[in-house]
Order: sequence, then C-alpha cells, then structure tokens
Amino acid sequence: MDKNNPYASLISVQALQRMPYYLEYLKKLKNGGVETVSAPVIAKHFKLKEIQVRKDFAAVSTIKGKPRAGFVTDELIYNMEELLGCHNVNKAVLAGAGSLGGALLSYGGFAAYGIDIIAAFDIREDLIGKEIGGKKIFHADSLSEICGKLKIRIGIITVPAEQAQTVCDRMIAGGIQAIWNFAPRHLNTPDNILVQNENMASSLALLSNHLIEKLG
Amino acid sequence: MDKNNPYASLISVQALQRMPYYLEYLKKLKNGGVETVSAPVIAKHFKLKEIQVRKDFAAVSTIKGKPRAGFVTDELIYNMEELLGCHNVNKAVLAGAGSLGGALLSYGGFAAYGIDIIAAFDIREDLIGKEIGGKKIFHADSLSEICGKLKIRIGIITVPAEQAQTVCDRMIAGGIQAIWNFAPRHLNTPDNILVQNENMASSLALLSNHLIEKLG
DNA sequence: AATATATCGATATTATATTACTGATATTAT
DNA sequence: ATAATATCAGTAATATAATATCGATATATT
Repeated sequence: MDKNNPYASLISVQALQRMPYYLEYLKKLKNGGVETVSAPVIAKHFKLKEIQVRKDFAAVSTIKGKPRAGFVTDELIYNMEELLGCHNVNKAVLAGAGSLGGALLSYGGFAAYGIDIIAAFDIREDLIGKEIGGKKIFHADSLSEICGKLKIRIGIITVPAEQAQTVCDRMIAGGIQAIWNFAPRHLNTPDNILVQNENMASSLALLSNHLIEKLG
Repeated sequence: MDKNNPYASLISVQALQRMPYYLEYLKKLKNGGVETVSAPVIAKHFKLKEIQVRKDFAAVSTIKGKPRAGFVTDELIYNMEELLGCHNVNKAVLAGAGSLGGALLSYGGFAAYGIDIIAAFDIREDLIGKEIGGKKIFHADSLSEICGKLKIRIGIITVPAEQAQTVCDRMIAGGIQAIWNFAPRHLNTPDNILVQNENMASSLALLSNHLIEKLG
C-alpha cells in the first residue's frame, strides 16, 4: 500500500523484512560463542535457500564471506544493525493510549531498533496526566505543538480508524516525517511523508485465505 | 519468511493484503449510498494505479465491471468478504496474555474477519482464571488438551521470544493448523502448518531504513 | 604436497508482480 | 440517431525478486 515512494532504497522490502530475523538468530549464535557462520547454516534454520541468504548478506554491506568458513558473525550483526538504524536514536510520539497503544508503550523492544517513544497522546480525560510504560499521556490538542518543540520525527498512530486521519494531519502539522500507522485505514499524506502501515486485517487476510485454501 | 508454502493461492500476497483496505473503503462508500464504483476512483483514493485496482478486483471474483459505471459496490464487498473468510467462523486460542496479548483479546475487530478467540493461556498464576476482553485465561499446561477437545484450528502466539517455540509445539500437538506469530522469532514447524508472522521488528526495519535514506 | 570439498561471488535464468497497451462497450451528450 | 467518452477486459511488456549455474578459493584431509 505504500509503494511509489521516492525514498525506496536499493535493498528490497522483502530482504529488509528478513533482516530482523537474521539479526536475532545471529545474536543468539554470538552469545553461544559462534564466531563465523555460513549461508547454508542460516538458510537451513529459516528454511530459506542459501542463495537468498547470501544475497541478503551481500545487500547489507560490502563485507565478504570466506569459502568454507562463511561470514564473521560480529561483522554481520554490526552491519545489519547499522542498516536498520539500531545505532541511531529517533524520538517518537504515540497517539491513542488504548489497549494497543498501551501495549506498545509497555513494550521494551523498540530501543533496540533506535526508536524512543517519549510521549503519548489521547483525548480521554481520564487517561491524561497518567503514565503507561513510564511514558506520560498528554491531551491530543497539544500534539502538534509538542512535536514541533521537541523536533519529533516519528509518529505512531494507534487510534480508532475514524480518528486516524485527524491525528495524522496534526502530526504532519507538528513536523513529523514518518508515520507508523496501526489504524486500519489508508492515510492521506503529502508525498514527502513516509507512511508505514501495520494493518492487522492485512495479516488476517493472508491467514484466512490460507485457511480457506487448506481446510475449505 | 513464509514462502515455499504449498498452499499458496492464485491471488498474490500483495493483492490479498490490499483487500482489507479496499473493503474498508467500499463499506464506507456503501454506507454513503454509493452503489457503483470505478477502478479509477478507488485508485485515486489509495494513490494506486487504476490497472492494479482492476486486476485486484478481477482476482477476487468473476464479477465484471461495466464500462462507464464501474463495479457494483455490494458485489465487490461480498466477494472480498468471501475471499477473506469473513463469512466463516474460525475458532482461535491465544497464548501469552501480557500487554500485547491483552490488547488483542480486547480488540473487537477479529470477528469481522471470521476469527473468534475463545480462550487465552498463560503461565503466570496471577492471570489464570481471570478474564480479558471477556476471554478466560487458562494455564498453558492445558493448551494442547483444550485445543484438541474444542477442535481449534488457529493459534495466536504473543509470548516472549524465548517461549515461542515451546508454545508453538504445544499448539501443533493440540491439532492447531495455522499460527499467527507475534513473537520476534522464527518458528520451526512441519510443512503442513501455516505460520503467519507479524513481527514488529520487520516493520520497524522498513521504517528505520526509510528514515535513514530520507533524513540521514 | 596433492586432492577433495564446502562455501563463496558473479552472472544468468526463471518466476512473479506491476504497469502499459489496445480494442470493445455502455452511458452520456449532441 | 450519431458521436464522444469513460471505463472495462484481455494481452503484452516491463520491473522486480527468487533461484540456478559455474568457476574460484580457502580450509581440511589424505
């Protein structure tokens, strides 16, 4: 849903999405004392073809593998982390502190990907002023202003579909550059704003369809 | 991460993932009294090419559009819902009633996609016996047994990465056919089990990478 | 030291998804 | 009634991603 964007990089979307899996596994291997790893080993673990793994590794950096030994685990990890921005820190805000928003606020895993949620917003008076996962909740009316002042670049939308566009507009007014949209609705945005959709329904669509094919 | 599966249908994954977006918009149009809609109109709304929209529509069914008028909104909706299994009901269980699991249990949107979560499982004693979103929480030890007895076909995994494989094995032992995996780890499963991964890190990978390309 | 072998990188091929093209057709306008 | 036009369906072309092939090379084995 978010093709046609002018910021597409050389590495394919599919390859990028495989990276976090590689990364997690590589870290596990490293912790186990494994210093080098070959494409066939990784491929077998993930049930992928070894050529694809090698291509993916080639895409993250210029490091080369050695015949018979494979790749240096540490180098792969570092380069993947670099590619994924794990070494940067990007400040983000979250709009919609409901059940999903709350779950994201409580989730500790974003730091590893260079995302730091520094504040949350909602319109429900009973939530404002409270904290979830150590993040304070402000009134949505102050969204643009706070984003602007703190130079936030990433906005996370976890409000109901009906409010998604409004929140999106406010984020953009506040200078947000990238939006991670969990609302099941298409967002209308200027071309220079990156929208990354995370629609449960899209995922369910695959699951349901597969089930139908498989079980009738 | 879940290619090479023998149940791939004729319609592409990408097209399938666009369907929920179309569906949501079509329903909105229908509520507004719109009886027919053309590919160019839909394409403009989603910033897609009209050819792609037409191809996608052609993929969901054999219904044809009429030159100048377009497609009958109702027919499109019905056929998409059929494709996505919205008219079926598939029972599901969820393992891991933490913040993300809890959010999913509280989420009301699954019914629209034919998924009915009937029970949750966890290992934390303080959660067992309680309810979240009207769904009772049982001890994870009884997972296989209950899945088997109730003939559950779908399992949702929202446990931490370390426990994901164990939970997955139990689900399969209980006869689960399809797994929706939110744990950031690859699951090792027999070929006849469908695994649909929903990895936040994969999504973040795209977001981070785009930000780097765009903002440095 | 010579040979075998696992793994590599580079290039070529195939498969899949997207986009373009062309002629047909139903509605609207003249 | 005729002409103009928006939209369609079907086929062709292009772009992208996945996979296969092949010669090169570093380590291990004899």
